[in-house]
Amino acid sequence: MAEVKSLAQLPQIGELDDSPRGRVMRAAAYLFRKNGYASTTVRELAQLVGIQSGSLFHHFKSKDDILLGVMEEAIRYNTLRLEQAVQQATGTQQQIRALIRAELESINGDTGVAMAVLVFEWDALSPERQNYLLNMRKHYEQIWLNVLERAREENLIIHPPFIWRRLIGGAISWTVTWYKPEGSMTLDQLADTIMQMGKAK
Amino acid sequence: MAEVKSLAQLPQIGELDDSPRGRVMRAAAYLFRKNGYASTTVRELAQLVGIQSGSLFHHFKSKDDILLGVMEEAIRYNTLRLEQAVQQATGTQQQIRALIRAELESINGDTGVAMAVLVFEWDALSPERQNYLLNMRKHYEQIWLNVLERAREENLIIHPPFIWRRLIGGAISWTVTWYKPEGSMTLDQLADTIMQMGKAK
Amino acid sequence: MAEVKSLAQLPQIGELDDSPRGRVMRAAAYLFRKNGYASTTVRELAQLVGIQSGSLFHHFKSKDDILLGVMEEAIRYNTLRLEQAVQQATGTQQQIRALIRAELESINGDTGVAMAVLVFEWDALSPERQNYLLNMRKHYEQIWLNVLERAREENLIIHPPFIWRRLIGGAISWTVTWYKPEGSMTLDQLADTIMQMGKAK
Amino acid sequence: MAEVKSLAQLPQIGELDDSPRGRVMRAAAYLFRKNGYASTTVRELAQLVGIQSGSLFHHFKSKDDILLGVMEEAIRYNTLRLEQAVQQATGTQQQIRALIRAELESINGDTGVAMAVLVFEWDALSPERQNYLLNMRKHYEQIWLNVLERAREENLIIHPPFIWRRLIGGAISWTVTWYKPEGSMTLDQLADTIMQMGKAK
DNA sequence: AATGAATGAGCTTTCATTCAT
DNA sequence: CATGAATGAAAGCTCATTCAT
Repeated sequence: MAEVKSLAQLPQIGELDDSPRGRVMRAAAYLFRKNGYASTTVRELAQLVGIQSGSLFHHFKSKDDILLGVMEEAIRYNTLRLEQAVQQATGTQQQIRALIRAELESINGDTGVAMAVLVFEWDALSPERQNYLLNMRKHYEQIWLNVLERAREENLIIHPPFIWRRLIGGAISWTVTWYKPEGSMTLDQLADTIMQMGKAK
Repeated sequence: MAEVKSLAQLPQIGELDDSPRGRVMRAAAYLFRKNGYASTTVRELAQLVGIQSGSLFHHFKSKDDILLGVMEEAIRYNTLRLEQAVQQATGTQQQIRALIRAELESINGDTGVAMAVLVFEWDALSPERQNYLLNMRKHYEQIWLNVLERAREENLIIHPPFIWRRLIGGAISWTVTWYKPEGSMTLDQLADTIMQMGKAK
Repeated sequence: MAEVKSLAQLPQIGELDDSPRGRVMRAAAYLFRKNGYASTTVRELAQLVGIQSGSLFHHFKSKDDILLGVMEEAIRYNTLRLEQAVQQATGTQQQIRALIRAELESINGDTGVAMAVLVFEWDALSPERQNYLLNMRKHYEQIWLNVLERAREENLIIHPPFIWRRLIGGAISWTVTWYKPEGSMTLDQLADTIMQMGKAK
Repeated sequence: MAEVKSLAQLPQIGELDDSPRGRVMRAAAYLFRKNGYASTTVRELAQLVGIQSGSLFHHFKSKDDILLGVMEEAIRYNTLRLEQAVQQATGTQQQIRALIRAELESINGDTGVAMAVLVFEWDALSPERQNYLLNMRKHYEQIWLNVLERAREENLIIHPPFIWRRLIGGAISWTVTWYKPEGSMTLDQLADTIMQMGKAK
């Protein structure tokens, strides 16, 4: 990960606008991912945004709130993406393929940093906030499970949807640790490979 | 994860002995996993070990060194475990099964906390130390790849070993986020399920 | 002291009008008394007045100026009250009684909060401003001393006026810490008691 | 009040020893009195003590705790002083005189700064801590009231002890604002004057 | 006049590390 | 080896004040 010195080099996260809040979240996602939440200082963050550290607290009540904001946005936007994926695909098999592809995009595309923060900094949240996000994630997971239940009935998969989802989800999530978009494999090829692993034999 | 108040309640990590160093690493693995490396204070750690914070520095030069120690031990011990798994299994298929089972044990058994620290606190390490550990991990990964190359030749798997390993590895690693030993699924059943996903169809 | 949430619940201070300046001073007296000058934030103050914090600075150049304003008004108004007390009473004895009664009113009546601020937040003022107010207070004290000099000549009191004034003044000022208007003692009875203590025996 | 630059120039408070805690409290009493609790910074305090600001927190858990410590000590030591005053005087009249003299000493002598802090920074305490100290003060006031009850029975005073104590207490406390030991009046003379004001006529 | 975002200095507190005992 | 007081840099956060709108 190359050193980033200005906000302009950072990708948008989902559809975060260019408001101060949006800029802060963009920079925060990057830094929380690179150095960890606890090791990122508000001064560092402010500098990347291009404001004074005190000004951060006009937009967020606390550093904690910034973390929550990033995670919330990651879930919110990617839930939307998942819903669209299901809607635009026809047939259960195609829908599973679309979900895998969409989640790969979430993790390795523009929202990747934010998703990584969601996973790696989960324990930095207070239990109350974990609960709050857990409820948001339930909705996200339900989209998967709805499709997988159908796939199970159609014998497209042979394992219980819950287990299937956990294992395939793990394989997808883990790509964050090794997949390089500039490598020889496209996300589509990767999606196909994962798809095949998940299929009933 | 229930609150732990005394060292005695913490499992051994691999074969760490009961020396001061061993006790510190055991407590550190637990705390680094529960609260994160940056958020764990040396006072907290010392208290769990049952010594004064100043005394920690007789056994480790710095807090960083403790983290490195935990990670090193996790890799060292689990590399051993992996080697034994291969040796004790006969036939490529059985060896793959043994590797999966062994890695599930690493992640969800006694060394689980240390492995989680290895994954989740990776970025807390300096680049030099990351490199140092990366070399140790290479050896670990080579054990996998040796078996998988053979499996590829025997048409037991259809994907390139490298990709296969990444995806299956992800599914295995991810179990740390959801698998509960006290649930209805055993590690052996889980290993079988993963095995099946990885097989050529 | 019950929590006050709106300006309307606050008593007028002396004859402060309902101008923005007047409203700010009224709210400031209340907050400076309740939480101390240093611990009162301009935001808090602005909120109680019902404006934005930035707008305060259209009426007062600084937070310091607000404190000065409150204190000035407390002295100004109560000096007036003292003068009227002397004028309306006939005979030295009656005048002393009237002064005691008037000062009790200052401290426990509508201007009580402002007077308390004058006493308790004195050290929050810069030396220059302390000096400025000291000059105003001199005039106030002179009203007392003029009457007491006469009382001394008429043998109504036996101690030097300066000492007498300090001790009786202390007894009166101190009532701020314990006197409750809703209790069983009226300010008139209290004035009589103090009067008797001050009299020659 | 002349600028104080070194701890050595500050009087002992009661019998506070020369431990770090004692030194911190001595310096704190001085600064809290001179600039107010809220306006005194821990850096300032540490500098006067001659240690680093971080070191303060080895001896007190928070700035609040230092304030509480100072106040507690003021009450504790002066309660002792009051008890001794009563014990060493014979006859109700002499005991009252001794109490007045002792309290003047509390306020204008070595513990004067701490007593002033107790009065002027009372509102800086949390309600719980106010309550805690209020209980300590009750004991202190009871010493006064016990003697005054007897004085009332012996017709040495004509007002209810409670009111008498409040007024005389006010006169005594107020001396903090004007009495100068280097002036022409001794504390003994002052005690006599107050005594005479309190007597039945 | 009023707003409210932005400032930037300064606040209390934390904490890894040192070192005399 | 162990202690624990002391360090001092740095953390998150506050807040009086300014100023473009």
